[in-house]
Amino acid sequence: MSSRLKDVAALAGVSTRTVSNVVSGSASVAEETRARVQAALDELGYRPNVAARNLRAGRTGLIGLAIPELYSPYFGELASLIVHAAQDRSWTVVIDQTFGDPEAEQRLLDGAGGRLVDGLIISPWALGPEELTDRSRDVPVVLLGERQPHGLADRVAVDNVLAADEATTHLLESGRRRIAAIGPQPHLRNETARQRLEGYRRAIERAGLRPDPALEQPVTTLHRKDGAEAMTALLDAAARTDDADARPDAVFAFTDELALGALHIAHARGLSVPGELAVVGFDGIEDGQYANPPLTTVVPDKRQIAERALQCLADRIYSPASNVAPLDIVIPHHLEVRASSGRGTG
Amino acid sequence: MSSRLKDVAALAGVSTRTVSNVVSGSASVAEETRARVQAALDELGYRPNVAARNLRAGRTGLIGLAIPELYSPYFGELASLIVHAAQDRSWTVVIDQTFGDPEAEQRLLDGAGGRLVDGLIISPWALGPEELTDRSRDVPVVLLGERQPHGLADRVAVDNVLAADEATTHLLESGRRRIAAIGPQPHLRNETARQRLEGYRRAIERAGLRPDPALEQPVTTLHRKDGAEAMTALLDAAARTDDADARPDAVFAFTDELALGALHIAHARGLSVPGELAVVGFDGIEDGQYANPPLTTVVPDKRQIAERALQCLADRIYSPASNVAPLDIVIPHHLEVRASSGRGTG
DNA sequence: ATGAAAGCGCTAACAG
DNA sequence: CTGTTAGCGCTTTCAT
Repeated sequence: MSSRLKDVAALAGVSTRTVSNVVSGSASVAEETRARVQAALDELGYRPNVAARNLRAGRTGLIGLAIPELYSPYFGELASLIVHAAQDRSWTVVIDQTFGDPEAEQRLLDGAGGRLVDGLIISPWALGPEELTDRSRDVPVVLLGERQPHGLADRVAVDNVLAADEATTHLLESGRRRIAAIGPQPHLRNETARQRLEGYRRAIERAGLRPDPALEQPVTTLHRKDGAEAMTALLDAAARTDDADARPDAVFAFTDELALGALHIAHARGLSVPGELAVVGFDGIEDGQYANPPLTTVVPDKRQIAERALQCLADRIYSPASNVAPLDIVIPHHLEVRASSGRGTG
Repeated sequence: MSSRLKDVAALAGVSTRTVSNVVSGSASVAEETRARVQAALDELGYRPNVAARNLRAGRTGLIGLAIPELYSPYFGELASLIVHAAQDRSWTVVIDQTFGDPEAEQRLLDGAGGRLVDGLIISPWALGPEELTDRSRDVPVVLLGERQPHGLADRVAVDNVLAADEATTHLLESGRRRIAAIGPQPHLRNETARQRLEGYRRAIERAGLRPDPALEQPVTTLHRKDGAEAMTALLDAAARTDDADARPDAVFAFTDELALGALHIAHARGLSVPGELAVVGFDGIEDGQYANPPLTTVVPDKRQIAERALQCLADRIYSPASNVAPLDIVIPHHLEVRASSGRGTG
């Protein structure tokens, strides 16, 4: 069946040491010997046993990626970039889906899978800064999006407050006055939604308006369905007030999926976009470009998120006792203006 | 730092054998001893070393999932389901993206990563049946979508010919006569596109019409962009003929992403959907539901694809020398009719 | 019920 | 330049 170093050595009439050298190419081997070993290698179709190597090396060459879900476009794109960037570094990625389960998130942080992985990139969802506790970990961790106040892990994220402010300001500048926010998640400790809400309010206030709680529509999860439900709730509530001006003239959704759900309802209700309702999302997923109308969105540089996160891991893994303070890396973003937020006619 | 079985044994004053028994819970241990060992375990925060276990067991508990790309909705959804179903079986999934590179696909099949994984699920893209050759593999492989004529791997797929026939027939029954097909990939050996084309032609012919090569629009990849380009090409070609009847009145796209790209162009050109153009896709991605108008699509039972693929692997992995002939598992599908293919008015 | 020890396959320190 | 061998941490057979 599968051949070991020993088998190859026997066939080539050398020691395992020599075969190992040929395989790894590290030490020098006499040309004639190398050829003989190589022939044996080929004949037996030798493949090194990864488990044995790992045991020996004390490393597995695996890194973990823990995200809430793989099927949503944002995380799919991000995971794709991380897997790709990891390949460049000869790492293999094992994926864990937490589905926003706080216990699953904590378990991963604590155990990190029993040293299955050399490092862990985790995008917390349910856990907030307070809960991201220590527990004796022995693999490096990079947090995506969430800050860890105890200073135990590097962090990579966009400036959510600023980005949300810019998105909202863009809507204000195009003449919108009743801008709804779809996406607050008061039931979670997660920082991200809170920061985007903060940026939204900041922009409103700077424009001399007063944030209207009735326009802040919470959601349970971040799928299209939640965006659709939130939009429905906003429109229904406005209709009940009997006040023609109660209806929002714009929506800032905290994710593109929410925005696409909202867009869907706007269509269903016969609201013209952007005429009667402008829509802005967040994430820059590919979907948005092909929506009708194409979706204005805040685009984080996802490639850089992947790259920087892996760089952090590499630094920690390869520089063992480095006492470098935890990094807080801010990733650039930009507002991609498309048709969904054109100047209103309503 | 990280403690070993030996450390725990020393602390508890027992042998490693006993600690191992406590950890695994396999053999029986005296209550008093167990408590003492457990205390030591907790105190040291012991985590078993996966590499050592793997080496011992001859298994890694990992399975590989090789797909063209993780960021497209279809593969994202599928990967999500597979990762989830694998967790139920205590397997961890490592993901490989082939990006449709034939060499990458072949390399994975050959080496299967040097026994990194206990099994491999691969969704070939560039390789066709002829190229899916043997090479001494020693891990079980499941092929998604593609048949392997040498009978060396199990296969899980929908009946593409039938499904495409149904989709096309649906369009014919709603009165469409010039039905374009977006998605043939003559440059690839891949079976899937070929089978869908076959089903499309079969339906056209059965309706007493003659397949029109001008309506079969090839694509290089399966992204929205390709769908948009293909739709543009079809409309432009029709416009050049100066024949009002040359324009397609329907499109069967071989994937939902292609369909969404086509939909986008229809909007941009001011074509009403489904009035002047009906659109049907394939894959049942979540996007389609929220498109405007919602997309009619062939929905494969992805959950079952994941489940059956893992079942195949489990059978092969746990029943070593089983000489069961390779399975060819056909997954059910259904046509989900939505607004994009309503009865035409044009 | 528990201890001692072999051995999974590999790498590298030591020896020649 | 190459052979011999210890040992990575774990499970499990053999012995008690």
